Amino acid sequence: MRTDATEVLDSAIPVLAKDRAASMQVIASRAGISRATLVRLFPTRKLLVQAMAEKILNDCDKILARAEADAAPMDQVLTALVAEYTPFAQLWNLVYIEPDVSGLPEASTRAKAIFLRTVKVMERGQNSGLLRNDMPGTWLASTFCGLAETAWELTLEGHMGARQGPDFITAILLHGVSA
Amino acid sequence: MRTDATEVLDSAIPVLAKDRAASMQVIASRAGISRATLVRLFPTRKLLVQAMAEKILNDCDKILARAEADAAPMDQVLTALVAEYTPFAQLWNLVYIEPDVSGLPEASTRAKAIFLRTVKVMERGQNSGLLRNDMPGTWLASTFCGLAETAWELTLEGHMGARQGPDFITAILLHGVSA
DNA sequence: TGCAATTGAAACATCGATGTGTCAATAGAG
DNA sequence: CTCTATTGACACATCGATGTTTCAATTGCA
Repeated sequence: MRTDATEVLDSAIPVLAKDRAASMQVIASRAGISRATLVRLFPTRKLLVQAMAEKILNDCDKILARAEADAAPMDQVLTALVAEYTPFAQLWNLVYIEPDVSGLPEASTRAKAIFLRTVKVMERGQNSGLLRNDMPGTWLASTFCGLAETAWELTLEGHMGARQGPDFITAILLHGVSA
Repeated sequence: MRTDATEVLDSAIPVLAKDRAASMQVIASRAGISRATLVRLFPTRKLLVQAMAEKILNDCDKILARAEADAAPMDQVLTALVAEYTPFAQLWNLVYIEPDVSGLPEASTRAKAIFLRTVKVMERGQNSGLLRNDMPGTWLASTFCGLAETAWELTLEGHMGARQGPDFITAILLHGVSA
């Protein structure tokens, strides 16, 4: 039963996102393996965290590239972006918090670039008349990322089904909580 | 120059909210005092964190009590609640993350109670017809708390003036990012 | 100025997490 | 079935953070 590094990584992401101080022991237990095996896969805690960051950054890159290339009307672009929001929620919960990541010039730079590209998408929405123009794109992008985090936490806590996340985000993002 | 514990607490909150693993050394430096002095004020790291939690919980208690007693129309109640959002943002950034807090039965219970009371306020808004009724109050309350966090982070990063936070939250909360 | 209180600096022991290594048990391919 | 590779359990040294103590320097009041 050879241990799959990718599976370990996937199970480690929510653990570390929730508690950045989680020990290798805890991470290993959640993954259902021993600390020794975990250390064999990722000899250093820093390597583990960096592998997580790289996976998440790659996911976000792909999703953003798709949104940027999408020539459809902005409301459809936004809906598609929201539908794959999960990596964004994990990105900011992990990359932004973890010194082993934000200390890495490469990861830090990529994270900033991803945020700036998200801002660009929002500004495209502003120019197309879909999104409000009375606040900077930065705020709108942060709102999107924040809502992604909120949906993710609601899902983790069991208040929300995994399938409901995207619709929740779209509804609140576009129309707020008003009746 | 006798050190003021309250000032130390105030400067420690953003530090610990951003990085729960921040050492006593770092916290002391940010407060402009030595580790020895910090330890004299808060003999244990746990005591420091608990003092922070208690301060924030007290702030939230007061604000919620005001909102609950307020007989004004719901839109005014909500605006008043949002105007004092900062403690809420700090609450979830700290209490939710920090084991020394969530491990404390008292703090954990109080945090849950505060969230439930926030849900109640949102449900009052739903019953009054101000807020949408197609999703549970839990989601609306989480949205509010999440937006508070977003505004707080935008402020910390310098993207938003401190005075703009409440208006931003109200605008997005009620109407979303649509034009 | 002189005294009491407070602070900062340093040394020290302790504790938990980490990284390294070893070895027996076991899964899986041949 | 046999052999090889992988895993889990354990022991060990190391490192950083913590909490404690001591002492000199500095502050602020009498």
